[in-house]
Amino acid sequence: MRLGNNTKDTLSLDIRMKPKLLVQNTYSILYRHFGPQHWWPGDTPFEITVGAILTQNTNWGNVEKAISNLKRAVVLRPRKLYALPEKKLAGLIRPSGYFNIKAKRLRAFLTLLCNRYGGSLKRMFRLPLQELREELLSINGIGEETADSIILYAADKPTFVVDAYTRRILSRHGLCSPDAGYAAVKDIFESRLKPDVKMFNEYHALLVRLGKVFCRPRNPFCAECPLT
DNA sequence: TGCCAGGCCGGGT
DNA sequence: ACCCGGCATGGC
Repeated sequence: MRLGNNTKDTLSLDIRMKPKLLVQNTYSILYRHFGPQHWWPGDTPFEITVGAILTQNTNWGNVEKAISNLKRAVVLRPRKLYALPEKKLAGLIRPSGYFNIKAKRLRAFLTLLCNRYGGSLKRMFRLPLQELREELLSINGIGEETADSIILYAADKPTFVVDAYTRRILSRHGLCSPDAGYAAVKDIFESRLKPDVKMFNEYHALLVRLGKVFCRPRNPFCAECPLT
């Protein structure tokens, strides 16, 4: 399959290729090309969860600075973080951008975690996948991608994470319509792959890696892309 | 220099 | 049910 040399996201899907094979081939192509990505960058489930909220529409490098601040202040634990006044918290996570709204979002999450699960992620993650997802989505500031990131990378449960890169890559390669919603794109993967935490982990990380190198918004066509 | 980064929410049509 | 503005820092 080739990516056309145009600036639109309107490419014809080769109907001779079965979608199941496309999704699975894409994974092996990316894995062969880039190798394992070792995601999520973060030492503990709690650090991963905090990172998932802080990285919303934000460069990961900035998130690292914010997390580094939290570590230096020795507050990267549920009760300690919850004990921080919102203004203090906002100051520490300043480098991650949107620090005021993210401080609120972190506190919204911590409020639920501490009040309903005694500040124990382990307890919260005992919920079955779908219930955990609903629980996370009920928190103001946690949307579908953040919820799925927490479920996959912190709770180690098999949900597929869809992000801007995933959409852009699939759309440009004619695997989904440009205006496909989150659930539709998620389903493209989940309906064709056996649920597997390790593989879902690697697949999403590989799509992000591919996106950073070959699928920027302003560079719609790149002959070096391993998928073309 | 401007553009972009691993979104999400709330208010207005 | 969509559409859009707001939120903000730091790196290239």
